[in-house]
Amino acid sequence: MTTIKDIAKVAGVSVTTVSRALNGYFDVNEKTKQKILAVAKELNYSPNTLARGLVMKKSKTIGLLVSGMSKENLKDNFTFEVLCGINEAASTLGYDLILFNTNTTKQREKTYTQLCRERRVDGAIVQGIKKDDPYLKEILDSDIPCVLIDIPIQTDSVGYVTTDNVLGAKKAIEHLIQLGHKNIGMINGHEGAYVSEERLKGYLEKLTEYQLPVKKEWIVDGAFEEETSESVTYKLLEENNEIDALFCASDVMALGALKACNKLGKAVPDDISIVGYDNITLASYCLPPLTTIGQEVYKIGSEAADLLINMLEDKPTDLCRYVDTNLIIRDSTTKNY
Amino acid sequence: MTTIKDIAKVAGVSVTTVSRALNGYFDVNEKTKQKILAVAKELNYSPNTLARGLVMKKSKTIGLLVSGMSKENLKDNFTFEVLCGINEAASTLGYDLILFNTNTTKQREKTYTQLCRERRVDGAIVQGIKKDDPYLKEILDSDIPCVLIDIPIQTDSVGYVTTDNVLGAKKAIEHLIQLGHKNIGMINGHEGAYVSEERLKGYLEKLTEYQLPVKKEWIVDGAFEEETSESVTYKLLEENNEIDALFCASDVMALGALKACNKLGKAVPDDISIVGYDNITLASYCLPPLTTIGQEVYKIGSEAADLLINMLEDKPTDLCRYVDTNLIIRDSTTKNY
DNA sequence: ATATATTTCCGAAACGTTTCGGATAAAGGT
DNA sequence: ACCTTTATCCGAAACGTTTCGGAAATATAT
Repeated sequence: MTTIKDIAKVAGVSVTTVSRALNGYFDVNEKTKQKILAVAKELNYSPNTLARGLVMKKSKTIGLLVSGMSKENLKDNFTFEVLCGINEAASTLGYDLILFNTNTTKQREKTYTQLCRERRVDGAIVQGIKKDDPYLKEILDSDIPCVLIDIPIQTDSVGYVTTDNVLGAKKAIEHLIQLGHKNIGMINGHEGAYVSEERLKGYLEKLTEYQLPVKKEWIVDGAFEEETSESVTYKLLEENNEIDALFCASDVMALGALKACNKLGKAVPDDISIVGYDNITLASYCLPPLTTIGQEVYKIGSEAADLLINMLEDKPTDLCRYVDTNLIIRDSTTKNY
Repeated sequence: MTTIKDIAKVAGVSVTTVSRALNGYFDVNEKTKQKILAVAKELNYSPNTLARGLVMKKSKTIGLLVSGMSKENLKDNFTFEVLCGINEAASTLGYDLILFNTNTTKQREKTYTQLCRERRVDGAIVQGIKKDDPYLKEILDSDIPCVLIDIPIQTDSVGYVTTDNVLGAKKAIEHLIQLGHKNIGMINGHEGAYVSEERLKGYLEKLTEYQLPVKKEWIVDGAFEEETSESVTYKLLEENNEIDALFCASDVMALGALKACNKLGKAVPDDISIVGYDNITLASYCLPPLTTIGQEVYKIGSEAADLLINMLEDKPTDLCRYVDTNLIIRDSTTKNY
């Protein structure tokens, strides 16, 4: 493995000069610079980022803390799509990604700060953790630059990127109301998720705006899981036959709701309209195709990386960013007279 | 940031002793060891892996070269599932993952060896590259330990994990033949993929075994894309009306084939049976649900990580591993009399 | 000619570890 | 009493960079 010293020896200069030449400083003569570059190429030199990181105290590396990488989360590719977005932005900006795992017990032995400091990452992007995750407190307490995904909390060193979930939910409900629905139930995720909190808020505000009935028993949690959603929906509709539309906080749960409707002999959308959230791939393939709120998930990822890197490089930037949502109308909703 | 020196000072010993205590050597007295551990904890010490990597010439890091992380590949979660498997195995074995990107032009400026050497990764796992990718040659030429996914090539320093694609294809064709199909066409992927080569081989061998017609014009490439598959299938079936079953080298392409059949007014499975490959999530949701060949994708990933780490730690292991496939019968295939 | 500025280079320290080779002291053997 | 082993510790070098402060050589101004 050739080093900067080898180059210095061959080129007949000092390591200082080699370093400065390679890094484009201007206090090295053009001719010697060319010579050094040539030698470096000839010796097939690659810089050692470990050594560099050691002295510069920067690693040009971003730590990724993702909790949705277990077998269970494979159905929706939200996690993956965010990852792709991060990856794309980070790599264009010259940063590498290092993947921390948060679900195996093995890794949980280490604290967030340990994870980051051991690898000397410059900053971190955190996705998929719940409100009560101990990591979250640590993130907010530490001064490691960090971007949260879908958790709208901000400190001096942590920002976030998310969508306007209140607005997204409102779009869904507005759509249902325009179709003439009046008795709208909601299948929410779980208490640990900020997005659940906000989508519920949008749901409530929009109903109130139109002075439609708001009933506590029409709102149930489906844990963001298809099976759970199916069973709670079954119970919900059995006990509240007057419900004519359902707003689900995720498409995966909407799929469960769909199954429940089938079992109950309720036709979607003729007997009951359903709108989901996320616009997962499945949404356009299931039967009927789901009306849903789409998010630019890839962009969430790339914005997160961009935001973090701006923070790292002290470029002025707002510490929070929002990406758009849009209503996608398919066949699971229809007019109700 | 507290270092080993700080600990040494506070504990009143040398850095050598601290290092050896922290790493569990036996030439340090139990009492001083406890003391050092206590001080380390109190000072909230985290080891600097950069420094360690520099002197040990090992980073406990695995490089990940993945090509399926662009916007286009989101439909099938094969890539992601492999990633999850790798992540799980690697993290239990104490390795971190660093993500290299191979599709942005930015990263393509660097060669495979540069990528690996700069970050001083101990080894690499490579996924989704084509037979003619220049990286592949480099991987085989270099002596960096590497595991290829779905590319059955082996050298002193590179192994692979894959499924028996010949066998998988045979299972599919056997199923169709047992159902009474005789005129079986194939929608393959593209020439750049080993899996295509092998699935074709399985298809041909099985047909030959039963002395069924093998026609070159019944075999077309769908580029592993839904749209391409739809158009080639359309053309194929229009020109060869006698075809009564289709073997698709991926579920995504099977979905395309499904659409083509719809447009042609051919009912699946009554007019024509279709079997896919991969068992993607969509396969069980589309209409009709797809009969397909399932792979334990998660396991492909975890085996890859396990294999690589065995190689890195000089544990004896076969350089190639196979994971199982199984036929999953759903509603896109039926008897043909 | 001298004084000053500019260009081009370099020595050495620093980053935080690990590890080789040996030192010291205590324990054991004869 | 002396020699040998064992347990415990440490100094210093090494890993491959970057960078501070300054030196030498050359150009420019007076």
